[in-house]
Amino acid sequence: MPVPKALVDATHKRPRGRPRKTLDARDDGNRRQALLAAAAQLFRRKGFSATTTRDIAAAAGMQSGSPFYHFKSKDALLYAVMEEGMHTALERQRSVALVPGHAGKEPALQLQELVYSHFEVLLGPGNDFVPVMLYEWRSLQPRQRKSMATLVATYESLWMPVLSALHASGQLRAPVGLSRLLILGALNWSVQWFDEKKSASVQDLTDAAMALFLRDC
Amino acid sequence: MPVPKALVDATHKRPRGRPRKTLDARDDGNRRQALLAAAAQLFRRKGFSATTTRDIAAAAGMQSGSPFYHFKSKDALLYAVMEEGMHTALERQRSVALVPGHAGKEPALQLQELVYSHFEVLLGPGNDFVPVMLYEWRSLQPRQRKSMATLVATYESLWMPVLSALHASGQLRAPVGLSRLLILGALNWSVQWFDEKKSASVQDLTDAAMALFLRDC
DNA sequence: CCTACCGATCGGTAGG
DNA sequence: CCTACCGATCGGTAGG
Repeated sequence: MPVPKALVDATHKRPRGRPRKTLDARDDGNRRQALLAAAAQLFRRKGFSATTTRDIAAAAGMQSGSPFYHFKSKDALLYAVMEEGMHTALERQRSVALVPGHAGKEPALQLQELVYSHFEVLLGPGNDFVPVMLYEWRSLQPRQRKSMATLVATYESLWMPVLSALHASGQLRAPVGLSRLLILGALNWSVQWFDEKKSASVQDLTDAAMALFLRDC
Repeated sequence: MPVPKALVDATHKRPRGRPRKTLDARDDGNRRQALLAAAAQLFRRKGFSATTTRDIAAAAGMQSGSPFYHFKSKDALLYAVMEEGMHTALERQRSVALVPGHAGKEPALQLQELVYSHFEVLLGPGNDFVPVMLYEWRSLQPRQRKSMATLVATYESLWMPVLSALHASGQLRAPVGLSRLLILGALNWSVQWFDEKKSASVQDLTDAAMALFLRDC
């Protein structure tokens, strides 16, 4: 698969100013973030293994060896992308699930908020980090995989009490554990087919999901 | 990621007999099928790009150049794996959906049969072909992708009349188009977490999915 | 289907 | 963060 030339801006010039003498560039985080964003986009489009560190460097306007100044290895870059994705997801989730009034709302409304923010994190513009996390597990080393699994378990744990309440009230008929797996699967798969240019919005998706999963809401 | 040594059976000896003089080995299809099975398993476990043609050759008991006697390229091997997966899926689907009495059954029962056979094709033992198809789209060339899309569209088209009937009867509340995408997503994601050694069976999954998606059945 | 091999590319590093 | 480079590996091929 050819690499789109547009990713490499040949006319780009790095800032000409000499680095401040007191500190080298390590502390500004600017270039590191550029590498992360480039890596997320490329890992998502081509997969981890098919993406070269040279692709990433070029997309961030660097030379081929420079990513290794910021990251110890290609693996470490992948892990950093996923970690950033999970931190975004956890923050967004907390912003809806841990606000004071939330636990008092109807369970169906709580689920709707979880579903909506999940779609947003998955499908929002520039959110390549979470899709990479979902679809590149294989490429992680065992230690990294365990570490990511912890973050994911934290994220998923907030769904359980909501689903249990819905099951108790009869609005959710399927077993709670399998429901969680099937529901999250339905949502996660949307990264394969969602097209922001087409008709359905994140709100449309949320409404459809709620109508599909719950008896009434 | 290290390649498990167990895949390469160092003590394996190819049959010593000289090839029949009238035809070379091209016609028996035996070695070709061994390559396909090995490729499916490795593509699934490590991904297309991280799998080398040498991995595949070794897993099939061949030397490194030999896969190219059977397949023009690594790409062609991937496509052949996916094609076999889709043919399996289409056959299985036809065996439940196109039998004489099927169209007369209740729509909920028709859906249940579709869901069950979908899970079977996805999760059955040795069925690495379909998961590779689902998760390696990126690695196909545009022409191959279009060709696969046709097969997938054929497969999915059988779901639409069933979902429409369920929508009309009120058993499925969400819009039919989005329902199809969300339902198939929920099923397809199961390849990420299903473990045949653990409790839930394909029948359990089918029951849970039906309870999750339909109002009553 | 094997042997022997090629050209290209890749992750990573030393030294500045 | 760049330059220059290395060792290893990879998809694929010629000739049998």
